[in-house]
Amino acid sequence: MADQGGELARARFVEQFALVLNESGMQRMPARVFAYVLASDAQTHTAAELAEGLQVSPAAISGAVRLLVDMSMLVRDRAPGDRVDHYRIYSDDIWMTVVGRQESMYRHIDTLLSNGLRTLAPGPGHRRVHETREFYRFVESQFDTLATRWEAHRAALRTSREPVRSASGE
Amino acid sequence: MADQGGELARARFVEQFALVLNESGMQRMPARVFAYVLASDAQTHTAAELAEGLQVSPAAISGAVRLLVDMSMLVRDRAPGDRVDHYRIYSDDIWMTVVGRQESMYRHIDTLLSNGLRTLAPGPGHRRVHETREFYRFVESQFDTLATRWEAHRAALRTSREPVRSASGE
DNA sequence: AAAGCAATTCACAAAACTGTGAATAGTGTG
DNA sequence: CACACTATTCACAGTTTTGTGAATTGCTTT
Repeated sequence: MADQGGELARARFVEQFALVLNESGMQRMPARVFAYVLASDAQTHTAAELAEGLQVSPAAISGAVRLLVDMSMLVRDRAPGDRVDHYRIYSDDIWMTVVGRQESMYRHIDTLLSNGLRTLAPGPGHRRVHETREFYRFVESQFDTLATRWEAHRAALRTSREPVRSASGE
Repeated sequence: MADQGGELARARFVEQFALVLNESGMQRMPARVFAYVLASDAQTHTAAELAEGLQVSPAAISGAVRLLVDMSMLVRDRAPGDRVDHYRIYSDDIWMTVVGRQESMYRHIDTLLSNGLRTLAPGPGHRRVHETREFYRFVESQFDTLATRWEAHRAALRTSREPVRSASGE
């Protein structure tokens, strides 16, 4: 039972990283699917491949990919004349996409806190919630900065890491 | 019985915000307890008060506060000659404390990704995981900046807010 | 040292979550 | 137009989580 190319190690890594994502609020199965797609060498995966690779039923994949597509982490596409869907990482810079996604969540939290503040009588509690809102707003305001700096950082990494690449399709 | 001073509204807010914290990875009961302490006017709370306020058993409070104390979000203290523990928000700048807490998590993720990279054969998967690690590292490196800026922002808010209302009571 | 409380622990029941298998719907092909 | 095959939905079962009630522990006071 030779582990050709360390696929076993890869599987282990996928589970570990999925756990991290899980603890950050992502549901278990979507986390596993995403980690799998991220760490795999293939550029696209069919549902059947994912089910096989993760040893779960197609039903589980169906739900997971729907969520991931909804949250813009994966894209589903199907070449004309093909019968199966293919999934791949949504963006070349997926993590920035993820950060971008947080914004709607922050908006939600902001309104929740704002509504709370309106109903809370003045006092220490009100003061703490107010400061909480300020903090969330501040963090959100830093996302732009983060994006800019990451872009630069990333570009720097790319040029220093590179020149291994030929012309045609990736 | 009238809802004196909107305590009902406060309770509702507590539940909503607890849900937010919950979705960010905090367990349900600790999230409720923390939200309650945050939004309450009292500076300290006994376990009995928390149990009463949240309508749960003392046993549930015991577990929740232990976790919150462990994660440095609440402090437990007991005045000499007092028989009960009193809990209060750990820091005046609690959210920065929370951010600080993330660092150990990031260290863990970093080693996990690094170990993964060592076992992964070169290829697209390796490349993506590598970039993932770079991203996590980058975000972590931004925490310092965040802390500094927040400090300034907060100070500014304080001074601009202070002269508005100063007197007693309200 | 015994009583009185608060805090904690533990076994257990209720509730929530997760993934499966089977049925259903949808789509392209011969 | 019917077939072949993929994707999705749904009821259900296994598992995990969560909070309770009943002890148990530990401290303080008398």
